[in-house]
Amino acid sequence: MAAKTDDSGPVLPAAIESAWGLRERPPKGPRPGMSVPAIVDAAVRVADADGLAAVSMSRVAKELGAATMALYRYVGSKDELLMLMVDAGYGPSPGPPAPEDDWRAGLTRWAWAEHEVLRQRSWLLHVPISGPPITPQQLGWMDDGLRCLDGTTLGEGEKMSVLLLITGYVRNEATLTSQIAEGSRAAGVDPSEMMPAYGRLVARLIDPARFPALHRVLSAGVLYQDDDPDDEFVFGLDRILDGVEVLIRRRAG
Amino acid sequence: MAAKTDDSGPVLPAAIESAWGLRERPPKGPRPGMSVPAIVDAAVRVADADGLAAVSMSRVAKELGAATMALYRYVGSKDELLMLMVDAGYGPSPGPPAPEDDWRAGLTRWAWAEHEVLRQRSWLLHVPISGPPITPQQLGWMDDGLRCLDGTTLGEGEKMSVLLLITGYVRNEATLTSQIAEGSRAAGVDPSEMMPAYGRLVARLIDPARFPALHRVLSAGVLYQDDDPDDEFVFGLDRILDGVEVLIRRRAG
DNA sequence: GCTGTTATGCGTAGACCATACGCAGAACTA
DNA sequence: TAGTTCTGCGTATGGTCTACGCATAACAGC
Repeated sequence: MAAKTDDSGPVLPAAIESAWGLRERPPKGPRPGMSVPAIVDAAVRVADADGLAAVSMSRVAKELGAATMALYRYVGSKDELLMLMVDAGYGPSPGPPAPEDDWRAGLTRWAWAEHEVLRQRSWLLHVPISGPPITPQQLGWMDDGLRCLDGTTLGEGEKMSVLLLITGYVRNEATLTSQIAEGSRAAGVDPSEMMPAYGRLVARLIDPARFPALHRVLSAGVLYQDDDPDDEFVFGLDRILDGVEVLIRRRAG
Repeated sequence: MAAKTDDSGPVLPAAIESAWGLRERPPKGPRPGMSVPAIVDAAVRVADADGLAAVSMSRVAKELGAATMALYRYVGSKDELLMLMVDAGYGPSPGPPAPEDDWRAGLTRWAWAEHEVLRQRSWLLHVPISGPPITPQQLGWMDDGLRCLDGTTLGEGEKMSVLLLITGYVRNEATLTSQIAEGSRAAGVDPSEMMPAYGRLVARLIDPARFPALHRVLSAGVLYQDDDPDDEFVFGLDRILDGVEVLIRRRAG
């Protein structure tokens, strides 16, 4: 029992309170001309159109026809806005697993759902996330993912670890894919030519004696072909789920 | 046969050339007062001491007793400097696997080596990586990792995919760990109190009916305990390696 | 209806940031 | 010695976030 750890706990950042709808409007003063959701929507619109780098306070304000500093009445800082953007950008969670899905089908569907979101909004990957998820939609995703593992023999801690493993994988894969896409756009190269060009570059730089295994990979033509990114995604996901399956079987006895 | 695709290929960014030691000094003009390695070292020193956010061109220049704009004679942009910082920050690769190590022991050692680097230089995780690895040390790490899979039945493409899977996992795990550490430092909370505080916060926010699986995890006390991050790391790594093992066995017949 | 309180919108300004450009001078070649 | 070329770097531009403070709008209580 600590001295003053009231049930209300430490003060929440304003952004979290408004994300959960815990902010009641004070009865006095002029009526607000904007709202947090409107600001977040505008910011998401900017990010969708021109990328995360285009999201500045002044740009978002311009989008709303407001002055830059007016935004700071609604969000405490740009970081708070980014956090709310992530929440909105992910959108609603994909929902609980279908009854006919076993854990593996459920998690596969869940992973694909996140994959799809990140493919369409690759700016989500550029937001410097600053802590564990705390916003409503993010926790909704988490809950839906955990439910996929409900029927298994895993402990609660293990379920959480498995979910972390999978969402980490999805994010990582999406990051690599979007980097190739962005890199090709920046270099003005056709996306399908990006990996082959990378392979040729590496081949030109490395000394086969110093990088034997890498040289072998290059000789096999691995980097030259422009393989379907979805195949790569499926490969890694299947490896991870195989590993989870080993654990589940072991726990089951 | 494309028209003008000379073997020299497209022009390399200056930073890549200097990273590979391909830049010969022109015979004329004053002798340079600095060098690319000296600049990169200074930048790494700043990042080690005060984090990546403290790395500005003027700060690095101050560290060297030079003027800000002098740096631009050596690196083409800040992004180039960041790329060289990553290369230097990772340091030399851990070396090829020991002869007595099988693929699993080798990859485990390799993953721990990267884990250790990222633990000590968490700013590496904050550098917005803008493409596949192309610098010498990074390719060295890649080569050493690939060598661990030399004796296996996997195809060259599969080896690369497995390595990507593992390095992605290590980076992701390190990101989560360092976020907790940075978050606790920012909030002025003891790091060991961070996860419990997070658990209490989530418990306060969620409605058990809307987040049943999450509620169950919380009830089990999963988030309240401050478990050893290394245990979490080992758990995920073992799942992935189990999955890889399934594939290797299947390929072996 | 009047008055006091309080919240809002937002203008100004400060402290940073990366970097384009151009000039003075150093170090080499011929 | 003259010419060339490269270095160091001062200046300036245009961008960023945000602290601060003022005028004003809207309500509560009398």
